[in-house]
Amino acid sequence: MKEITSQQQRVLDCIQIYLKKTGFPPTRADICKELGFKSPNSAETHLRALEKKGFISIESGASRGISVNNQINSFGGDEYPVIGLVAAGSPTLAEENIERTINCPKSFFESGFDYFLKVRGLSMKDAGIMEDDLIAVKKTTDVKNGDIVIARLDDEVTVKFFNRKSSNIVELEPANEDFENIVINLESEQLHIEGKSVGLLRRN
Amino acid sequence: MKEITSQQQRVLDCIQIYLKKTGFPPTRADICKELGFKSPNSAETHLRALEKKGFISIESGASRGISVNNQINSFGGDEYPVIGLVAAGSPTLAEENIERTINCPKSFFESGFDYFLKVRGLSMKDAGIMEDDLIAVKKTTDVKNGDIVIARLDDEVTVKFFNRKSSNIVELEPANEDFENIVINLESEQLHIEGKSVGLLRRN
DNA sequence: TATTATACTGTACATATATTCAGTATTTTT
DNA sequence: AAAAATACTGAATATATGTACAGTATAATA
Repeated sequence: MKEITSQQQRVLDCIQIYLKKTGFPPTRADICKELGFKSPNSAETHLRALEKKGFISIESGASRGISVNNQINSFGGDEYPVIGLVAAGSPTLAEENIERTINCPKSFFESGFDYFLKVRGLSMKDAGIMEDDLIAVKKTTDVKNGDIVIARLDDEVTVKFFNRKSSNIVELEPANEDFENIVINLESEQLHIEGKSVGLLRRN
Repeated sequence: MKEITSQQQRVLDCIQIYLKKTGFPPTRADICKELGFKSPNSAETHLRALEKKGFISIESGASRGISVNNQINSFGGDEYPVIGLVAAGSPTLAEENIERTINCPKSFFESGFDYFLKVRGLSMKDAGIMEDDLIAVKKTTDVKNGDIVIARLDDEVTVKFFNRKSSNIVELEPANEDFENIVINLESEQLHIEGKSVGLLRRN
């Protein structure tokens, strides 16, 4: 995005004010009227310059076919990574694991979160977590019984209910009759809690 | 604000989708192309009806001079209303039905949406829709078999799978063994499709 | 120094577009 | 039963609008 001149900024402002006021973009003549130009070509050349610099898009031939290119970051939200639930390896934020990002307000899920995890399989279906759902994951090891946790056993990552039976025994419980509880003895096996689910996003 | 017909709703949806996609309103010809009309006057009469009912404003003589009169502007703003699934009455955007609003990017759910519906009951639990989940609802009557629809029967609003069995028979199917299909004979009963689910939001 | 970008006025024109008029048909309201 | 609203097709037209062409002038760039 190149540098904008003061006159081009005036034209850009004019377009946005007109849009807000009327709900549709101005014509060349409208811009002239607003800014005191006496020829429609004055507006035309400014529009071409703004298009060339990437501030607006113009649909050729369409009347009022101006759109302002400001959607990126106009929301004030953040880009959150979507990570596939790979069978092997932890769901790190390494670039190769990021499928895409989603623009989303920071406070969208109450306690804040760090990334989206794309669900594979139906082991949590009775908890309303279906294949391809995106779980909002908050990175933490502070989990309570009944929390839905993202856990790593060796190199296998899984989403389950967390249930501490005793100081050494933890059970990871699926929400699906077809799957069985995973019982872990912390003395002999290593359990790594990646985080817990603080919400869910599904897009049809 | 008088009641909108299904065709008028299609035209209104078309305008909003076009606006979102291009940044400026459609011409009469654009609407015809989108909805399959063969005469620009088809669009014109629908626009006049929508204007008369207060859904849009039209600036006379101006090309693409259409603006949508949404207090709760589902495509311009970022605040989306959350509506409780009240047993009686349709989930309108009337102020008394709005529990709260959620700040959310416009394009968060692919095809755009109009409001969030808070789910009561577990009739769709096998589709991963649990109590208190928020369904992203897109107002439309254009639904296909297998779509999750928000339907109104008399004064009862329900969320179910849509399945048209024949020209007169529609089945609303729950996703839970404990619930039974609702079979509607359109000749004797009235079915109103409020919209369809385009996504889901859950906050723990 | 030549060239390009910026910043205009003014005229002209093809076409994009709104809008009216003439029909047809069905449904809803009065 | 009549009137009004809905839901279209199809043709015609005045005008709204984008856009090209011809100039003028200044500032920035190569």
